[in-house]
Amino acid sequence: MPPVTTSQGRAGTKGVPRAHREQQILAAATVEFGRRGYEGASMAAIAEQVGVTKTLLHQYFGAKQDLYLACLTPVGERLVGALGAAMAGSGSALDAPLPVLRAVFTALEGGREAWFVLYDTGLPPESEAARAARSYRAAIDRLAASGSAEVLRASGPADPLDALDPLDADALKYAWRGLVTGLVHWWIRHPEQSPDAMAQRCARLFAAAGAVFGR
Amino acid sequence: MPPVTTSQGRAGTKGVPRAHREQQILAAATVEFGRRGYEGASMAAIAEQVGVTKTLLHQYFGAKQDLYLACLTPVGERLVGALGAAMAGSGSALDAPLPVLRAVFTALEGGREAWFVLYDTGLPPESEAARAARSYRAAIDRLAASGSAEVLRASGPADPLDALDPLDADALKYAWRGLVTGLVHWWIRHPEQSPDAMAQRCARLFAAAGAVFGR
DNA sequence: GCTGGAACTTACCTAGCAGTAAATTACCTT
DNA sequence: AAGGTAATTTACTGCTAGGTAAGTTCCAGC
Repeated sequence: MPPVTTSQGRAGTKGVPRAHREQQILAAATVEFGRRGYEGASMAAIAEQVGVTKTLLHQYFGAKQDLYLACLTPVGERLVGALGAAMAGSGSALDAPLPVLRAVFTALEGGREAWFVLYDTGLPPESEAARAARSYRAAIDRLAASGSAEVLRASGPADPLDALDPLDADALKYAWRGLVTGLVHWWIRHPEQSPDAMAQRCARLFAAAGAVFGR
Repeated sequence: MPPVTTSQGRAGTKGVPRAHREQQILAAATVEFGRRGYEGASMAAIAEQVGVTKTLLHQYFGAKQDLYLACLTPVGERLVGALGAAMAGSGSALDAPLPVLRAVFTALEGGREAWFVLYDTGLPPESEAARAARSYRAAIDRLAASGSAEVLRASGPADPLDALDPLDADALKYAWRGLVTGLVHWWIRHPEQSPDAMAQRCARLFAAAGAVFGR
């Protein structure tokens, strides 16, 4: 009987069908890219994680940039879809923050590091991967921008003589994105936390923040 | 009269004293390391920015890690000092957030990318630079942890039957750090904004956040 | 039992980058 | 003028990591 685990160094097939192998590679690559960034990640390290040679990655996905793009696309699609739905489902932007966070956590479950794949800045700016990442980020940013603007308008100056600084909404967008990034960071270091537990935790934190800032 | 700007390719001195050149190099390196991360930054690129050869960087600072450490140290010292003072100057942690942000902005003015030098994760973990970065981050984390805990305790559950989740404070720490990082990101893209303007902007944003979450 | 294709590796090439030794230029001092 | 020293480059080495060509093993179907 041939061993299920084929001997290591040998050249032939290991009986893993291509589609399955590709999924393994994508999972490992997403983790590695998310942790070390595009430049810091190495093809050989990803391959070793899967138990395979880097040549196979190239044969299945092409160049490093192409592999990155293959990691990026599913997260981008999932996140854009989930965030759009979360925003649409919230009547006012004032109620959006928590549903948005819940959407992020559920979309990211099963590949949390993917968040950093989407927001990595280390790619060659002219690559297809960089263009795709920019595109996804832009889509998310449009949602965040409208939400930020609405929040500032609604909770804006009691005295209408104080005009809104138009840059405030943009800055709020960045602050919010940073906040989410920080929470995802924490979440990665606590793998046992479910998306739901995270959402509840965020609700508690926001309540505390409201008590502090709303005085 | 010898030309002030010495011809490019020539080998001899250009009349720039070492101390001054070192400052130029540190400034350029901080920007490059902050933008591209440790792995993404290249000695040659930094040198070119200064108008000098990479050999000179090695002669003045040693290896790449040493140059990184030389960039890291001043920011680390400044930030730890400024944040400690800001926390000590605030009576309660509930009043600390804005003074802390102001301290960050003023400490970072003149080298905003340095924030990302401190929080870059791409260094070889056993290097002296990584150890120093961890140490500075730990010092800042201790301040942030005590502040986070105090905030949650003060604004905590009205019903004392609901015990505080001890992980909440840790998560809040990460969220706060991410928020600051996001604001620094925005600040870098708006170089004309003074630290003071940033602090005022943050005050407005926090007020809006309080109005949203404090309902 | 042979053949074809799918899965996988070995061996190699190449570019870019960290790092170094030695030479070169300019200035200052005596 | 001569010599020393500070500032700087040229030219090199070695390694690592992306990428490729060609080969090897295994299985399925005739």
